[in-house]
Amino acid sequence: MTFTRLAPACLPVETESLAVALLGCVLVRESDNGVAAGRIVETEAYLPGDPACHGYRGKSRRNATLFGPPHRAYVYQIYGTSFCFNLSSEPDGEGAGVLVRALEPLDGLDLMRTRREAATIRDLCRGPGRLCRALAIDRSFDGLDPLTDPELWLARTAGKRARVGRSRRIGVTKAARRRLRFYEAGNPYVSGPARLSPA
DNA sequence: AGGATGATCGTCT
DNA sequence: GACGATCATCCTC
Repeated sequence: MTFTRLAPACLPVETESLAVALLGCVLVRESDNGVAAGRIVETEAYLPGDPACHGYRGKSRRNATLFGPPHRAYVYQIYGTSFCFNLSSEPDGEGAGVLVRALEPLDGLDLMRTRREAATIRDLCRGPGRLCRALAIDRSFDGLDPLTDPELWLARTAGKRARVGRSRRIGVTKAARRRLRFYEAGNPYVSGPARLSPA
């Protein structure tokens, strides 16, 4: 299976637009063990001035990537056990980003399955921590540029354009009512509610 | 130096 | 649906 890199400067900088634009794009992971790739089917926006955003309380060691240029990988560890993969958004100086919550596995399913132990196909990349494990993404990937990086990069949309559903974000305690989660409606690889709900 | 917190996951009922 | 594991990070003393 071959994938074509996203063209430079084709992604929006504004956070919510980026969260929608990423749906359908392919995340490709190349390593010595082989290739693993999946179609992005679920994202969440974390906006400037948003209490749920890691950038809300200013720049720190962990979140510095959010405050750099847009479209860099922001990877952090949560609950001691899982990593979450994000793309920074907004111009240099603003601390915002988009969380990738689920992939539809496309390539390297055996490799993903090895990394994920007992997971079923459906659960390989269904959830932000699971997809990081399936693609072997950890904190050492923080700050890389997925438009040029050889190990972790973004490819053009696979298949038809997504019908986009929208809902509240999952798992957040602050600003819980804001509807900033976006997903491909009806796709069984989405990690939460996947019905088409009014935007 | 110590305590609270958390954008999760797997397991259990 | 509920619960506990587990630890980097940040905040306060």
